[in-house]
Amino acid sequence: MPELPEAETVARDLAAALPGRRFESVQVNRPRSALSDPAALEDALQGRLVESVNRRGKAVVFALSGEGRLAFHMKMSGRLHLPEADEAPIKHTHLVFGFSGRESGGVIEPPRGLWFIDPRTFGWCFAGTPAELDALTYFRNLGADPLDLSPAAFAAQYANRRGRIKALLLNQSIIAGVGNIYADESLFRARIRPDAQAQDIPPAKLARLGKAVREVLLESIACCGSTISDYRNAKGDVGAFQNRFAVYGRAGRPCPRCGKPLESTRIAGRSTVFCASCAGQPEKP
DNA sequence: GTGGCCCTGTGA
DNA sequence: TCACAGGGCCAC
Repeated sequence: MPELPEAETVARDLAAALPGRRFESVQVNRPRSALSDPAALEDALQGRLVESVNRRGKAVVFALSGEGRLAFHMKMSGRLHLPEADEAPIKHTHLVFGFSGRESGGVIEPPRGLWFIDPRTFGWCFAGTPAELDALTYFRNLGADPLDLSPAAFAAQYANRRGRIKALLLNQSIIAGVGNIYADESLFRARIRPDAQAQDIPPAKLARLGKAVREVLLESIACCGSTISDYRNAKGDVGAFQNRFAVYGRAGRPCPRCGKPLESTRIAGRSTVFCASCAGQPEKP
């Protein structure tokens, strides 16, 4: 489900609700949703204070007192949900965390829970030290954050690389956070065919792509992400950026720029929608 | 680099 | 019944 904007939205929700609270309990309904076994998970969390919650790539990472880390990857259908006190159970809730109350602005807030919900079960949770976290395959291979890169620095990451530009955008070891939706939307804005070979794209055009990626991600964050079906923020609300899609999920419908029908193809195993007319032909046929 | 594969749910 | 879905890993 989430790409960078959705993970960022959830991390911000959690960062408003959880710092200053202590872990009190962990209930593991589906052991395979955690990379560590239940006892180790509880050991790594018990009594620790939540210091901050941030995003790394598409993952949500908690910093805990005593140099602890807790990380989640939602993959296709995962959710992190802050339930109301009397909220009815939600199907596919694999992990249930309990946090202490906290004092905030002179007010005592009651304890809160956090649910990890994941119908397709591809997502994961991990607790451990910073070094153990960085050693995970996902974090070990994580590239730069696109929001931190200037268009020129972005272009430098892709210049002279072999392969189709969309497949490279999806490669998290180059730039971390762009997925199938935002790859297509960014390429459309930059007027680049998703099947163009990266090495054939002039630096100025790659820089335009860097600018487009940044704009699309920031606009989506401002909309609290995109909801196709599963995605919700931590409070359970849908995002709004799906209403602004120019190409994703719109194959065969008119291009919002030129009116010609949008085409679809498959790249890196993912459905890909683009406007052949606006993007022009590949730099080299 | 590309293609299965890990799963459940949904819609054609 | 089948194809497909915001991802990423590992074997060809």
